Amino acid sequence: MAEEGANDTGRNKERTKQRFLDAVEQLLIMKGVSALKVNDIAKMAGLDKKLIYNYFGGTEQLIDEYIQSKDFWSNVKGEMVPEVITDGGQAFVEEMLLSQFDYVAKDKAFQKLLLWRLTEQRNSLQKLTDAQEANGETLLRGITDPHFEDQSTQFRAIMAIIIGGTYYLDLYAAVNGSVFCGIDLATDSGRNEIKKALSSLLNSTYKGLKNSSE
Amino acid sequence: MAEEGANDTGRNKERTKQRFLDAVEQLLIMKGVSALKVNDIAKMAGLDKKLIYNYFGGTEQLIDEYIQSKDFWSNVKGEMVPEVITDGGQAFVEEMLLSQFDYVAKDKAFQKLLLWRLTEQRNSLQKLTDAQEANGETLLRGITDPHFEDQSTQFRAIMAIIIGGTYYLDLYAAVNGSVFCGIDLATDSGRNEIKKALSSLLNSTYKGLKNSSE
DNA sequence: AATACAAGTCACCAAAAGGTGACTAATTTA
DNA sequence: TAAATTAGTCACCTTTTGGTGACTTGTATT
Repeated sequence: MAEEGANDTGRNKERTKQRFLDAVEQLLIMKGVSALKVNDIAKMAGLDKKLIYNYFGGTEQLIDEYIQSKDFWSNVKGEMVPEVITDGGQAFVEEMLLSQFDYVAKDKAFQKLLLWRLTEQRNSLQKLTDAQEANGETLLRGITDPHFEDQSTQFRAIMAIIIGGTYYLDLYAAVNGSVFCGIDLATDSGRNEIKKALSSLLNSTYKGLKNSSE
Repeated sequence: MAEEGANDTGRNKERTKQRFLDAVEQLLIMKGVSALKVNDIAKMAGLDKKLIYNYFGGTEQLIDEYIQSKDFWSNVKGEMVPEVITDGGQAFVEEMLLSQFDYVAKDKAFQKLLLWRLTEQRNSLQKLTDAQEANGETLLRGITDPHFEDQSTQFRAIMAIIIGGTYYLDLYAAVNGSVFCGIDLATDSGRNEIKKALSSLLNSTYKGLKNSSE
């Protein structure tokens, strides 16, 4: 058996597989989904494409394995959900929205996956979606549903719009001139306006919905 | 010169060009951007691909011409802006948001263009974006900026989130299992929740922002 | 009807892309 | 260290895709 650890010379199946996965990510980030072809992936990895067939079965399976390797929502998974919540989760949700807005802006690979999900029906992507939905469901059911009671569905609808909005703006900013509704999403001041707006929307939602049910 | 009008037999350059443009739309709707290849377009149009080169110069130009042929925002262009506005445009903006939410859900080609814009840098798409932005700017400057005064930027940021949100949800609904934040975007009741949420967000924005500046 | 020209077809080429059999070379195991 | 195994290379084939020259057919003009 070969020595484990930080050997980066010689022959090594696992390291090679990882290089293909890395190459997929690089290509995805740099050129988008349409650039994920066997020849290009192999070239990017600096290896022979035959190995893609040997190790993964083909490009599709390699891509699926790449997608599955990205467990984006595990790090949010109620990791820092506070012990006691007295505000119906408002502070927590706000923190989540704001950090998500910044996170998506930075993670190019995540952006591409978000976009990919809107473009193509693919099992491994659907799994990501389902995991995200299940994760969100836990938070909603545990924290905000009890708070908003009979208005909980309305709160979810509002969250859907706001979360979708942050995704869209981050995706939009990554490609276009990045001015949307006159807000320049490439600048700090523009992004701060969006953050203020996120907080403001959330705040008035917590005020408004609660008022009408009390 | 050949007779003009509803002849759909015989040889006719303009009609043939139109058939290619229609074929592009069909393929775009049915299979997405990645399916727009010369051979496939020609097959879909039932014509020889040579004509694409003859009439348009190539696939890229044909695609550009298709994109330019879709003048999506001309129909919204303040066509039904009311004469007198006493509510800071709230009713008008609400109507716009709700009808846009439904419109995008129905127009598959529009969805693909929205998505395309997020995927690829392309001049003809950028033109669409610029036109949309210019159109929006007119409305914002003419109607809501005067109303919100020093809060007008904050209002724009909120609109960016809400509009982006409706786009995202419509795009999401078109592909995935269509449940987002527990809201099923494929059902009337789910979509109605979103609409209620849109109205509610807009309403509390008009209340909230105005209060803090008065 | 003869001519001229534009519309449309077809066969063909070249490059890119996917895919594999047969080899070589390193590494492990006996 | 010899045998067996596995990692990795290379040449080659097939299919798909983009692109065009040379042709035929229809249409309008005279």
